[in-house]
Amino acid sequence: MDGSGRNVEASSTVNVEREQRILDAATKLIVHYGYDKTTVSDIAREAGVSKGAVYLHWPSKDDLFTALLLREIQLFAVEWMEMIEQDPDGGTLQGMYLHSLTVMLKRPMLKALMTQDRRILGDFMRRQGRGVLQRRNIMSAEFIRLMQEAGVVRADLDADLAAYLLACLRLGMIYIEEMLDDDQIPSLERAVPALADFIERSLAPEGGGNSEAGKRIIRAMLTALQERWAQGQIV
Amino acid sequence: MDGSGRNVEASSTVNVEREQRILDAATKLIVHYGYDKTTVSDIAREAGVSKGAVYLHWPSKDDLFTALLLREIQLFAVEWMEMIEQDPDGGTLQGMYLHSLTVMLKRPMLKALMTQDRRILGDFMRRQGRGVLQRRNIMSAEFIRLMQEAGVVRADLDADLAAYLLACLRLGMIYIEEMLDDDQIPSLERAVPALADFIERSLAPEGGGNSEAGKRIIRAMLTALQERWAQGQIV
DNA sequence: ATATGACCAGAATTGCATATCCGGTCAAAT
DNA sequence: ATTTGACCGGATATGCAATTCTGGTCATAT
Repeated sequence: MDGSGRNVEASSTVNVEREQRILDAATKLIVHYGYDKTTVSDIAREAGVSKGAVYLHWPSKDDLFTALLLREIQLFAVEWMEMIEQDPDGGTLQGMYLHSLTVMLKRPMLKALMTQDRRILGDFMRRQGRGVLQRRNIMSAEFIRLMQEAGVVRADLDADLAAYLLACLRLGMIYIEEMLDDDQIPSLERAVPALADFIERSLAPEGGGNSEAGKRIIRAMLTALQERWAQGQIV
Repeated sequence: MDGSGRNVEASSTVNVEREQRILDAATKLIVHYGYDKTTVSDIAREAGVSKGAVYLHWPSKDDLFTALLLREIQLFAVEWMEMIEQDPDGGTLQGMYLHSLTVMLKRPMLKALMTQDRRILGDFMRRQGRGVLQRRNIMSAEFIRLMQEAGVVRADLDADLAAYLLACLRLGMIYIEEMLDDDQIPSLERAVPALADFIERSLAPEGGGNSEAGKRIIRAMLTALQERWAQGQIV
């Protein structure tokens, strides 16, 4: 539970590989059965290692899960950035928002994190209420204000309300998945262009928003985040 | 369970009044404790009548609850219509949408119905899955198409996607209430004008949409609905 | 003609003893 | 130097009888 990694032999390649394999196994099982009902033995078996081996990497099940969530967030950041960089309009508000949705909706654990899904997060949520699980809103009001200064979002908007709107929309898109049958929900491929149009019309400045400026801010933001992560900071 | 009201003496004023009092009591208790944990005796006591009296109005607890939900929906329709009529822009898409949200967000039972809240709907949901609880989306794709023909919604939009967007936003606004602390959520008074602007810019035609035409459609729709209700049809 | 609440039977809950499970450890095996 | 899995104790699940609760009824009171 003390932030410092206590894994003595994490240097060799085989161990890094094994660590990832264990996290993969844990993610798969926890998404399916939930944290409480997934046992450390289950995870070890799924990863093809012994239970003891798991405890060579993390001092407790909770620490394993924390690491798993952190990795999930880091992977999100990487994939998000990649999509943004590859898309000329990736730095516009509609671009960055929809790319983040695309990445998130494909990752069940991120969805669970976003909705604070008790089925999946289980008792971990009650215990670690503050910590990894604290409200994470990548597109906060603060973020919107930065984007306004950079000419990515209309300057006359109330940043709090724009952030609120985007947060509601994102949350609704997750919840509607489990409320309606699949055939009643438009595919992401179909929905994304329409949503982009909606967001652009309502939140972007005349002319569509400065994509390059947007990319620059996100690059800086993620670099700073990765810095913090490299220093072992979990926040 | 057969749609016909079996309440033999529902004609006299005192009984109509008592019926409403019982429904009020039931709504209050069920919103607070959930359907399963609210007993018929509780409801009777809260309404100041005997248990037997409750069964003079409805043949079973489930029927009482069905009546309660139907009344909730009818009240929604009335209040929604009133707000629309009083607002010159009430017939625009942003007007009708936000008025519906305003009415809904103030009524806990409607929110529960909208989110299929198991805490409140309890076992009734599993038993009556089809029935009153079937997906009700007042602003369906069908509805949006009508509004397009009437010049309330931009004609070049994909109606399915516009309806999807509005449904997600509405759902997100309900869920975000229980996810964030109250002080992090903008008040409706503050949010409504901004949301109206968002919706107008993205979904309304140039010039803001034909409010009168919109009102006419909703009037017709609700009149037809009330007709059906008067005939005892629950759908 | 209405309204009541004691009453009924089945369902749900409680209490509790027993059995199982699971996070975490560490002596032994590799 | 690594890795394993048998083992430990507290937590959780299970089985089951006794008890309480609750939806629904109806003889009686008003």
